[in-house]
Amino acid sequence: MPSYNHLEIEPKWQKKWEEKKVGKVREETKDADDAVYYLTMFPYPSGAGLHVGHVESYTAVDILTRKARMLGKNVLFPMGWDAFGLPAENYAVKTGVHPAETTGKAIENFRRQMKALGLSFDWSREVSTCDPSYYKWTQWLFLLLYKNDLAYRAKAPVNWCDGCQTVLANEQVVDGSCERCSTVVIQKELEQWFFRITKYADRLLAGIETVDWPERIKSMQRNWIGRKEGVEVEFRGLRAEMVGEIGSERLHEAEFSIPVFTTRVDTLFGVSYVVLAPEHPLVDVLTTPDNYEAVVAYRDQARKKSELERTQLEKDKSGVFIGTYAKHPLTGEDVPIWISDYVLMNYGTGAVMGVPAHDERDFVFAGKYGLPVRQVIAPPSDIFSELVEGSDSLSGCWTGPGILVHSQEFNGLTSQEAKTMLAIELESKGKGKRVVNYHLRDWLVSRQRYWGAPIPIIWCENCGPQPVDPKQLPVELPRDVDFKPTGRSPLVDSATFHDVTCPKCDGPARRESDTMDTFVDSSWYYLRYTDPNNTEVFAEPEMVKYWAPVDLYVGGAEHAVMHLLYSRFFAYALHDLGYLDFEEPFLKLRNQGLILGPDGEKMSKSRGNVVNPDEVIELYGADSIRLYEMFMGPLEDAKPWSTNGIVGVRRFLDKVWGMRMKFEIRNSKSEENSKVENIKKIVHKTIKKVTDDIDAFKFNTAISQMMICVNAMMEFEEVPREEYEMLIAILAPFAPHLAEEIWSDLGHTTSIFDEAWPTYDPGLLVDELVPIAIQVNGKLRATVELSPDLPEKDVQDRALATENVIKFVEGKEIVKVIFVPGRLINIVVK
RNA sequence: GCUGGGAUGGCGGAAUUGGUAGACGCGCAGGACUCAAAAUCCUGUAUGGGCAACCAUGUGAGGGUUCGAUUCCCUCUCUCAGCACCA
Repeated sequence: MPSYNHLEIEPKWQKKWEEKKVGKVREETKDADDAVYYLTMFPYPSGAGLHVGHVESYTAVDILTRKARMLGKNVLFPMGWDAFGLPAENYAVKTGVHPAETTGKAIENFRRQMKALGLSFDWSREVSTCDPSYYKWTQWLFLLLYKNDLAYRAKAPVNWCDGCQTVLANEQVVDGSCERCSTVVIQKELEQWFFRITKYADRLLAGIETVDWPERIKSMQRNWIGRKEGVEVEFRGLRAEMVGEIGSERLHEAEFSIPVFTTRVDTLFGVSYVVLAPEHPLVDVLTTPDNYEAVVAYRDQARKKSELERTQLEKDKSGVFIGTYAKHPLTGEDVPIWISDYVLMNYGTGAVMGVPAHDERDFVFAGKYGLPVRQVIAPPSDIFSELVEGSDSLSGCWTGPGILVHSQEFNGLTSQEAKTMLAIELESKGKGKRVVNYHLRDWLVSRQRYWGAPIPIIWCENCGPQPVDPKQLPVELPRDVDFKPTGRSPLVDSATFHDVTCPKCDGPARRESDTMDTFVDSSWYYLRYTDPNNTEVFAEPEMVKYWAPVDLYVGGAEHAVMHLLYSRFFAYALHDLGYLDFEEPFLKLRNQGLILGPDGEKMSKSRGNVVNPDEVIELYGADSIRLYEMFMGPLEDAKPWSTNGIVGVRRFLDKVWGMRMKFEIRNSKSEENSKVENIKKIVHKTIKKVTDDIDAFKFNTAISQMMICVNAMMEFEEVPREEYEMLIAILAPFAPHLAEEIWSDLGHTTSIFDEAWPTYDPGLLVDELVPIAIQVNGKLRATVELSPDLPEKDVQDRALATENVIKFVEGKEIVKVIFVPGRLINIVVK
């Protein structure tokens, strides 16, 4: 079997495609129905080059794109670079090489690799987030949000990574550690820039139901937004306050109120204490002199603990009584106030009510400090009554719903009913209100780093923060900076950048030296692709309208709650501000699964199991790696790389190539020739299956069908040219180089991608004879070839005349016969 | 703990609305070609039994519904991913 020379033909066609600009869209199209926007997540151009995982998603979308083009669609399939980010900057700190240089080289390498894979991107629309012509609009968008009160500056407890020397968004903290460098994240109280994403929490939640996304991602977003309905209950009390001049102090009773958030207001009568987070501002006010020392000591100790330490000590609860009591809002009973680090300042109100009988943590806490355990919910079944018998028993707590007991007039209600009744009661007495809480926090976007888009704000000593005049954008990153690690951004030390005058009063001012989170850059890049070279607006509205929203978006699942949520927020905000006529930016989303190393483990340098696409292309060719990655299994599954596997698809490509040489291909004049008829049938079946499977993202079975088709064609000595060409056409999106080469070898002077996608003849899909399964009592006993529309009676007769069936039916009574036309007949006997 | 996925030969994986389990590829075994090897081609390949026709068993485990279950229902085990002292 002759083998084609991929080293020769692949670069040849890549060059021709580049000259012809095959990826370029037809701008002139007026009919928006023809416009399709397919997008893959743009990569961070790392020094390591393209990963085989990139190859998988890019190839999948390239196949869809090339097929859509053959169907006459005007497809936008762009590529660009998420080029700002920490690795390049860290490298600069280590070596002094400027991030722009490192990034530029990496981009060149990525582009080379993508071209070597035969990916048909529209290179005329390439964007790079670190390019001033791009980040000018990132800054413009920041100012737009700022003007509309969606970007704000605030002091808040934030996540700080000592390794990266910057704050991080909540979404970038993974298991208490930095997403990038795994340093344990600590909490700091800092003033930072935020985007008001929480304003959109409910709409972002509702919008999830309208998009065609994997359930996994949708549920991750729902969880991340974490909407919870509950009641904010007020625990009020009086505290002693010293007033008057020194020497003549007298006690004065001042009222205080502690709002606590609970989703279990039905357990309100079981409250035996209230706990504040150690950082809670009321702690200063409410701690009595006797307890002051213990409280301060506890607080200091809590502050030193990292988030990780606080969560690791899960079972061990600790706390300190602060000396003051609050009144229970309904019973008026005195409730002691404690502090404990199991209560988090940044969720809810930073205070909780302690109900030991019906909450695991409260139960442990109460057990440790001898606080009363009052049962107020009876489990719905008697089975559990033992568990909580005797409210002073420490044997366990019941956290499920049940019937209220020891709850005054609310006794006998179900938890569900009680939640409503108690909320109404509290609201009418002005001691509580129904509220909705979210896990989602506002998006912290400022970073104390160099290699990012500068935040376009100027700090004036007199006027405070002033937005940069949009006409002055972009605020360019200075290039002449020193990367020696000083613990602060090099931007602070760049006088030309840092020292400016106030746009309002012309007084001395300094430029904001923080840069934006790189997720801001990537939250709107899909819009820029629609009009990438515009210098007047981020994209011409007509262009956005023509292409956006994105019809299909493919990328890794690791962005589920970062990029994908931020982008949605941007789209909603831009929609409300009148810039977009849609809210959801990505109508259909698909994830590619991880490609694991040959050892079944995640690819990593340290493990030494990384597969380099360049080497595979060199050895087997771009068409082979494309086809292999599509053949490995379902796109969204994690699957291990197998070098043997790629040999198999290369053999298949060689067969296709060989068919063109080995067989004398002629026009099929002899229609009556049954061999030709057989080939036609298999080819038309293949066209149908490949067409359907591509649309369903089932690339693996599409390829399998083409293999079946080729294996069948190999049985014949002659292959009709027409069917062979059809096969090449449907193979073309998968193996574009080989398809072009064969196409041209067949004498065509045009590209195969100028051909229309083949259509199949439905008449050729039906066979005169199909195998019919004959079952006796549901067990397969024989298979016969019969016409698919043979009536039941004839099939039954034929079945009962079959030797192996007779054996099982003989001497028994036929109770029933089940007949599935064209498939099987099942004879039920007794 | 909560949420969402998975579990099929030696391996990656196929199987319309429940309808012939294991397509396709890899690997392996035997054969052809070759001085030989590689490449290529042919044959076989779920497990157990049988020379074979064929029989029995078989889709994580156990139940159920059905003429028939990888597919639907219940219980459970393991596993992957995300979230989590979230009140």
